[in-house]
Amino acid sequence: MINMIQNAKEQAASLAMQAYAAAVADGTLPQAEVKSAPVEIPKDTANGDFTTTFALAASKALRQQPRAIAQALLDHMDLEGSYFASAEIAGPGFLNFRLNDSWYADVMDAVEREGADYGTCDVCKGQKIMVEFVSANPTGPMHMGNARGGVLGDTLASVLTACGADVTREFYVNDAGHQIDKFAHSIEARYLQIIQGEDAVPFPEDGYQGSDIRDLAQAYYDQHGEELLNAPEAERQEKLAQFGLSVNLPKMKSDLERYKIHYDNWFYESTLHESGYVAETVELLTERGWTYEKDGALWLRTADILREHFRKAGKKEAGIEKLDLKDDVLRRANGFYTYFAADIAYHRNKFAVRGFDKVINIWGADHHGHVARLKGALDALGLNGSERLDIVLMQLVKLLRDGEVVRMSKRTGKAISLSDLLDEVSVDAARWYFNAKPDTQMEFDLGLAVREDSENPIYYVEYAHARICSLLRTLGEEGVWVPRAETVDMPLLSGETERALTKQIAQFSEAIKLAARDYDPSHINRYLQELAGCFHRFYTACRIKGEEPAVRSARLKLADETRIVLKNGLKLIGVDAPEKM
RNA sequence: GCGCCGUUAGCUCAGCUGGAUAGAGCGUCUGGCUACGGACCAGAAGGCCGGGGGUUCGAAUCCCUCACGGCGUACCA
Repeated sequence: MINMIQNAKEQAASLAMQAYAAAVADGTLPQAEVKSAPVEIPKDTANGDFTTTFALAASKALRQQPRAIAQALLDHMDLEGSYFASAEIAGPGFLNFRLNDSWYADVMDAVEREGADYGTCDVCKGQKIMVEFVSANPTGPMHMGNARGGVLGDTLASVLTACGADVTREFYVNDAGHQIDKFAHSIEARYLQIIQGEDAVPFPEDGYQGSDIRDLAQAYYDQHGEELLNAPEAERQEKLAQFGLSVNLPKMKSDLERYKIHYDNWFYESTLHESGYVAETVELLTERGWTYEKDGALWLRTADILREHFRKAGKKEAGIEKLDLKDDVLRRANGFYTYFAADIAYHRNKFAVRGFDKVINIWGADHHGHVARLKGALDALGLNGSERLDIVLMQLVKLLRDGEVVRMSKRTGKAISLSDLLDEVSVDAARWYFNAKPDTQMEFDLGLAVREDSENPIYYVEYAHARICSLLRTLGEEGVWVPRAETVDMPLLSGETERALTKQIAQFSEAIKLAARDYDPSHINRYLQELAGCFHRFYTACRIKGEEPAVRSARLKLADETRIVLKNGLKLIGVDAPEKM
């Protein structure tokens, strides 16, 4: 929970504000509306460890030159007892602060005290959040989009947990509706073809062509023979579909477990239909006046809902007209509910029944047309979907091998599935690579991911961890152990690389918060790469073994704390922290 | 047509919601251990931040517009 970056920023801001108040008191600066002093970390440490742009930002309100304001602040500032050794004016009017040893000592203390919990915070404390991700169609194998979504959802859930949220990971199983019928018809055709011959039974035009469907039919035939040949069509299809799901779902679970993804809950769409919850939800929309009947179907007035939404958001009327908004069918003329109706019911369940404060869905970008409609429908139900439902759209993955686009698996001749991927690259490499910013189209190079050299950033990070573990082993054999933080003499760690490393260690919590704020867990990858870089530079510049005891202890402590943070960070993204490589 | 996402170094990408000379990694070139793991480190070259306008002390970042790429616009899911 200790965040030394935040502590220093708050202190710098408060020093600046106090100095401003003092300058106003003695008439050096005029009184004006100044809410707070913005504090940033300069890119170049030559400009200090922290800086405030107070003078630049307040220049207009105070009607004075930024540098003059900065000078007045400096004249009225007392650094005694603070984390800062010095403050100075630079550039157009920045006020730059430099940290002293007490801050570095407090960082070291925080890591020691918090250990495996170091980096966590409570910005999401008290929030009950669901992350729903992958939710792949159970009619076939999972694909590359699922591979990316799996990592994003799982890591985002970890990140939110680290921010104090009560997080549930959920997989929505689409075991009802049209695609299940298609699934049933497809297996049925293959099953009958086994018995009656390929030519005797036509395969449905829109059926699933994959060999996995043939395998399912064959497996059923092997176990149960021809028993369904003369069964009523409906019963035959029902049994074959259930059989298919009973094979596919455990396979999905085991593939995901292999990928180090574990769900708290698997939610079946069929339960929403069976319990009448879909019908009830549609009825509720009707009661609220959001539906009408046309051509035998029941429609949701999506266009009106969204028009209202955009008006509230301040969009211009002409702009709304151009959107060409359309209504959606909830119940078809044949009496069946659409996927959309079930989805509304499902999300109503998340909020109204299970009481989540926030729901995050990870979706492929090809579903983006669905986002506004679903949120709008929840708004129409009075559930405030606009604000409580967040949808992370991830762009699609282009698979490469050594720079060449690959579409098919060499082994199966089919689109490469998640399990094909994991046969080819390590789980850690896949997790590392797919943990990328969701909204950019990404390229995943199979050749690169398996290379064990410097082109592969995962090794850079893991190597840092292994190096430290090796160091601890070597020194342990000599009877040298990691000291307590309070015994470390901080001035011994005042070299450039030691301080850079300590500052990077202090940044961990900030990286987690950014990842949570942006719904972009790739902040953790970049953080770890930078941390590993800081460590490698420190390690090259500073010897540990063989140095005099006080120096050796201080440096060993710093190395060990780096190890802890690397381990915590890698755990967050589901990658191993190896002790040897 | 309309809408969503994107465009930053040769390649893959950052850029902390407007700050100082736009940064990493890889690739290229040049250097560095008789010592704790050289899967490392140091240095160099490489950029009208897609184009053009605007907002202000200050723009890769915010607004408008155009171009290019991806995706969507179902009584599919």
